[in-house]
Amino acid sequence: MSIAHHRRKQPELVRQQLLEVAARLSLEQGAAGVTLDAVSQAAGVSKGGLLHHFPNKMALLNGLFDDLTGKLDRAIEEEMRNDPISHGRFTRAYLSVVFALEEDVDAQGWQVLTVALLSEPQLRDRWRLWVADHADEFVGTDSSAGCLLARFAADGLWLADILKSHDVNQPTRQAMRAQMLALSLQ
Amino acid sequence: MSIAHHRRKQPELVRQQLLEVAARLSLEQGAAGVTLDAVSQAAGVSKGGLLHHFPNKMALLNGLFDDLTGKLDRAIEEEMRNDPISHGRFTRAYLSVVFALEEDVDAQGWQVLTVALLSEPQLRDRWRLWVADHADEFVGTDSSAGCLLARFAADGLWLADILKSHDVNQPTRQAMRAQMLALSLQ
DNA sequence: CTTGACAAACCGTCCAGACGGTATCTTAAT
DNA sequence: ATTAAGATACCGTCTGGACGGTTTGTCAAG
Repeated sequence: MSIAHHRRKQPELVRQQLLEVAARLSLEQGAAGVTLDAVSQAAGVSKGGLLHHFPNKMALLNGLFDDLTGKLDRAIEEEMRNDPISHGRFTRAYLSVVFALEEDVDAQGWQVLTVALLSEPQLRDRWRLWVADHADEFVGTDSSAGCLLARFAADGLWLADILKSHDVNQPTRQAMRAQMLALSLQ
Repeated sequence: MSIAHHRRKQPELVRQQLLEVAARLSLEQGAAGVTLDAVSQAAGVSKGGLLHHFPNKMALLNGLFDDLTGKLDRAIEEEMRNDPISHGRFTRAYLSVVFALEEDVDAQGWQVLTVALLSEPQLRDRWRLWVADHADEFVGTDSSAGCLLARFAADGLWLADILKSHDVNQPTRQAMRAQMLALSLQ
């Protein structure tokens, strides 16, 4: 007899909501804040409802991972399509995506993923697989020291954004970006 | 009337032991493995004893954080003493320490622990403070885009080592290090 | 009327921390 | 040099709550 029982059923929307809330919670309260109770309640769903969509907690985290890497892949692919130079193409796309994350409000999910990656061993493995797959795919064009360095710098910047540890002003940020671009070409 | 009651008191040693054990546990079992029960038991101390030294769990984690940043500060200071060039001196010391971490097998636990700590929001704030303090201290010499970029790249490399996501061979690693050094000078 | 999409109550486990006690150490007056 | 009087350093037990997960029930759509 509850409200939820009477509202129109929209499982896909609820699923998305759950993922979104899980991401937000882990950002605000750390990985420990992602409990089944908290996520379900914040998403306006019962715990049983959550467990209907994700049979256990790991499935929820995996869902988050899939969601986010999917978006990442699509964004990178999109960027690569507009790059005429083959050497370092993947690296430049990676850079673009990372820099775009700063402005994107949706980027909070990404930050969360990273933190979750660091703490959850299973997701660490999945991330390793993701990196290995892409390294293999672009071994001919993006495995120079310069490309690697550029991507590492992007990761560092990303980390700094997550931790809000550095306060980089815009001109400096653009200067760094130019340098990273140059690195991707050598 | 237990044996432990009769053994010689050595508070400082017990404190160190607790920190050491907490670090080891987080390495072996992840952040979730650091429970008061586990730490106290592995350190041969009762839970009450642990809570005498650290009044709550956060205090224990803070103790770990202090321990680690203390070591980090000393290592950086040491490196800076041997660098005659003022511009980018802090950055180069930072690079040296990060690269040293990778080669030092003992320090591996250090990395995982750091990650565990960073997943805790409160400690994230403390880390931010640490970074801000050092940025302030070396604002004259280490705030160029090149220095920042070099440090970000070091962070990225460090992250990759933790996640074991990239498999970088030694020549490439050295090539990157040389580039990062050059960045610290511009 | 079957099945998918939830709700709600409940269970076993684990964990942080409180609590009351005991043994050792320190200090300072004798 | 003793020793009484705290202060400090622990010990061992208990509890309340949180958390992951299960089970059972309910509604609604096809």
